[in-house]
Formats: sequence, structure tokens, C-alpha cells
Amino acid sequence: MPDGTQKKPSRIQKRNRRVILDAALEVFSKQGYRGATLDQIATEAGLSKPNILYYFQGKEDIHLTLLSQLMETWLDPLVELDPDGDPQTEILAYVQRKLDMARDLPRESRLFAGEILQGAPRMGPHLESDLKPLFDEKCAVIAGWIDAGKIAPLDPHHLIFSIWAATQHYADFAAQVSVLLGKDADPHQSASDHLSAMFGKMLRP
Amino acid sequence: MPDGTQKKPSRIQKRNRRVILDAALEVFSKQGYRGATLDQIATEAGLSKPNILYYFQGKEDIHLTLLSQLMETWLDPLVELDPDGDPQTEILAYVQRKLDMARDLPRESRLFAGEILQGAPRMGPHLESDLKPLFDEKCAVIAGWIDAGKIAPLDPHHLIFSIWAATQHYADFAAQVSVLLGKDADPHQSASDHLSAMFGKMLRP
DNA sequence: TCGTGTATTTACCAAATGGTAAAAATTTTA
DNA sequence: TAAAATTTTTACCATTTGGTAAATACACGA
Repeated sequence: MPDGTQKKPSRIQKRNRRVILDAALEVFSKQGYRGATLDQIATEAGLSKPNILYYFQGKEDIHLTLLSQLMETWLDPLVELDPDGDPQTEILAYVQRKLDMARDLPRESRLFAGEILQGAPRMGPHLESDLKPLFDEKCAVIAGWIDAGKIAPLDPHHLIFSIWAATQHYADFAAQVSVLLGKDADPHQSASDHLSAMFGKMLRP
Repeated sequence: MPDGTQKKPSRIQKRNRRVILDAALEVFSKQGYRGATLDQIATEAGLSKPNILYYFQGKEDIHLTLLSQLMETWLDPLVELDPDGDPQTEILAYVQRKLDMARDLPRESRLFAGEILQGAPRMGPHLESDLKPLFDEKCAVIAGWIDAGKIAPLDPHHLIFSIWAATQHYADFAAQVSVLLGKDADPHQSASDHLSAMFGKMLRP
């Protein structure tokens, strides 16, 4: 049994844990935590259910592992917001990074959204310990830019919320977007143009 | 057995169906479709499980009834967007109505979000038949305002997406918002100020 | 190639869950 | 008030689902 407190994981262990987590991401993001079944994950991974429970303690363990890994990826675009860069450029680049993530990592976006939607029952601690400090730090940076008259005086907290909401919308509500714009249309370029124009104009002092 | 194709529902029938739907909204919005159980809904409603199945055909029937009823409420703020009103005023009033709904009907917002997040498996048809025509109609109205030079030239589709995203964020991601702003803080007033400033500035020609 | 630890499968189980049948209780109607 | 209709409860059932024990197959270093 591959115990967490043990030595180096074998090649097979690394590969199978990766395969399982990828399958789980697929299933959890589509069906939600309760909607997902170990059998679905097993099928998606091409393994048997008991074999999956050989690598993970249980369903919750898999979900928790996914969320932990995700948090890092998720915070990264905000981490890169450079206090010493040009405020307009920095914020617009941040918007772009978030929009790119919505396109490239829609499963991760939906996994995250589903967890928050249900009150973050398994991620509350991570939000407090990882997200909040970073959020406060970057809000302070933006507040500094505002005080220096570099950008328009908008509430930094709500500004960030608006950026998150507007960008993640294209991943989380993709089903609705595709109905309203047409099944085949790829909204990424037009969304990018729109958000650039919108936030660009909004930020001018 | 209260058949849908039958005569007038009794007083008891009307009351109990209402009680059940309210309980179901509470449970479905918190736990999602799969996460909700008939036992939870029954307890919340103060009825027994078989008694609930006396009023509804099954779990899916309850969910579907909720979604159908919700759609009307949900579209209402957009219906009220008046083509003959002042463009700026109309759009800002629409933003305000949506934000008020996020505060007053968070359960409905989350029920809707959860359904879309999972690919709208039970609501796809409603989106096509109810939402899309209205969306197209109002996009045309906004496009008209833009052509007339009354507001800034933004893509109407994405403008509406941005409004939806920014307002519903406060209901759907309430768990995250409350962690980041402080458990007790009520973000409604500050959000309202922010969104007014943001969209107001954005819309100026 | 043999033996040892690792990986996988087979065969289960208990709890949860959506749902039903029929009896009992209650309300309404004649 | 008695009969008829409606509402509620009791006692179940079949399936799904997360999880386990033990036997089997496999990989790999000596």
C-alpha cells in the first residue's frame, strides 16, 4: 500500500496517480462531488475501482488532492501581478491570463466553481490560508496605484471580483454561452477584445 | 393521486406543493442535484418521503418544476429593459436589478448556476426556447443604441455576459466573497457602488 | 530464474437512496 | 353522519455506491 509517509513512489505509482487525478478532474468537474462516482472515475482512468482505492484513501482523498493541486495553478496569474509594472498594463495582462485559463483549463475552473458554489465545504481552509493573504496583498498594491493617481479610483476588492467573474464566466457558464452565441462559435477572441476595451476604459484615471 | 391533467388542486395540494418546492430549492441550491436527497427535502419540508412522492412524480420532477418556475423570475429583469428609455439609465438599472436579485434570491441564483455548470442537462431546451430569443432581442436593442451613438461601442453579447457574471458572482461565489471581505461584511452597497461606477464609465460614448 | 515486494483483480458487503404498495387516517361531499 | 375521495403513514424493495479482504498476477533486483 503506497503510504503517504513512505519513500519514493515508483514509476507506476506516479503514472497511475496522475491518470487517476486526470480522470477524476474530468468526472468531478462535469458531475460535481456527489454526482461523480468511483466507477465513473475508474472507467475514465481505465482502471478498476479497487485499484483506484489502492492509490487513494477514498473518494474524498482524490477530491481533496485535486483541490490542493488546483489552488496553486489558480493563484498563479494573480501572483504574477507586478507591483512595479505599469498599472494599466499589469491589470489588463492579468485579465488576459485569467481569460486564457478559462479557455485552457475549463475543467479546473468548473471544479473550483462547483466547490465554492456549495459553500466551499472542503476548501474553506485553503481559501483562508492561501487565497486571502494573496488577495489582501494585491488589493493593497492596487490601492497604492489608485492613491498615486495611476488608475481610476475603484474599490480594489470589487475590481478583482469583477475580473474573476467576467473571465471565469466563459468556462463556468460555457453551456449557456454556447447556446446564446451558437454552438460552434469560439468566443475567446471576441471576449478578449471586449474585456480589454471594458477594463481598459474603466481603469483610465 | 394529483394528476397534472386533472381539475383544480385543493388547498392542501397547493400549500404542500409550495412547501415542497421551497424545501427543494433550499436543498438543491446547497447540494446540487445529485447531492440532494429526497430524505433531506422531506425533512426540510416537514413531510415524509412517500408523502412528497404523492405530490411529485420523483426527484427529477421536483427539480424540473423548480427550474421551469425559476426561468420566469430569472428573465424578468432583462424583459424590463426598455428600448425607449435612456440607454445609460436602462442598462444601469438592469445591473441594479440583477444585483438585487443576487442578494434577495441567492438560492435561485445558485440553483441556476449549478445547472449551467454541469452543462444544463435538464435546462438546455429552456435556454433555447426562452432565454435565447429574449437575449437576441435585447442584444439588438443595445446594438441600436450603439449605432445611434448613445453608448460606447461594446459587443452587446459580451456586455450582457459581463453584467450577468459581475452581479451573480455575489450570490454564486458568496462563500469566497465572505472569506475575502470578512464573514460579517455585507458587500451589497459597496458592490452596487462599484458596478455603477464601472458600467457607468464603460458605457459613456 | 527465483523470490520478494508491488500491483491488480475477484468477490463481496453495508449503508444510502429513489421509489412503491397498501393500509390507515383524514377531509370532503352527498 | 355515512360514504367517497383525498392525504399520510408504515413497511418494504431494488439499485447504486463507497469501500474491503483476500487471492492472483506482475515487475524487478539478486
